[in-house]
Amino acid sequence: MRLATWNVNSLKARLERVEEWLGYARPDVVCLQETKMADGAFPAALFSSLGYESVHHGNGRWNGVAILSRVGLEGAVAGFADGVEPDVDTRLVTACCGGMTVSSVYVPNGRSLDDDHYRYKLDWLSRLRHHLDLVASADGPTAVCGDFNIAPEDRDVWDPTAFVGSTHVSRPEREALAELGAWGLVDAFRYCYPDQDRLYSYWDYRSGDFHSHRGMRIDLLMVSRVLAGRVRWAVVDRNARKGKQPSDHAPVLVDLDS
DNA sequence: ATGGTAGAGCATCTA
Repeated sequence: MRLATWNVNSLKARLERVEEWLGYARPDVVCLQETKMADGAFPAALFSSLGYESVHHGNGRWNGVAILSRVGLEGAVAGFADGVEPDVDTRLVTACCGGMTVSSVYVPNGRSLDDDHYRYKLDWLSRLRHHLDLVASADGPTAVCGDFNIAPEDRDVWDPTAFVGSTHVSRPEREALAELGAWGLVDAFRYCYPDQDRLYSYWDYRSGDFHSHRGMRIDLLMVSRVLAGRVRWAVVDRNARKGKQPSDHAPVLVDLDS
């Protein structure tokens, strides 16, 4: 079972590359973020022709998440399952794929520590944990994959001193991520590479950050213990960050024993 | 001190 996550930064701009990538990476389940697309524009028929069932949750302007699966896809839930308010921000979609409960998440960026959006980020993460209580079991096969906009540790950013006082590394958001760990989720990529550093998934478009390897590891596959026990291999597909019109994020893939 | 780039869409907003 090959599970993947990729923030594509506009599915319309990236469609050819996504199609090419599906062809060589051959993932079974894919979580996409930042499709920046309305549901009506989502190319479900194209993905179907490539063998993937899909669900998309998007508002057309910003954000937008999707799940593709070639091992079945049912019981899709757009947004939070608590039903408190509609998820107009379209940052979360959940479905059952190949016996797993899979969520594609695009965690709010936070912008800066003194911005209202940062409080929103922390609240959103808290709400995500409640969502998991409603749709999934920590003891079952659960995967929450996406752009968390959090670097779990200092070694997950290219230069910790450059991030002092910034979002993505602050203690409260790392604690919110740790709460998901306490719920029962394991960072599958780090589980696979406990001792290797300089493994990033995102590089800013600006200032040649990719070529200087000034990156961050913020795209995570958080999996329940039963799935972590099946992790065989993981990789960041840096080739997908190269060449013509790349996303600013690379896909991250994890292989599970079936 | 601020910009650097990319994608939305047409003035900025978001990242």
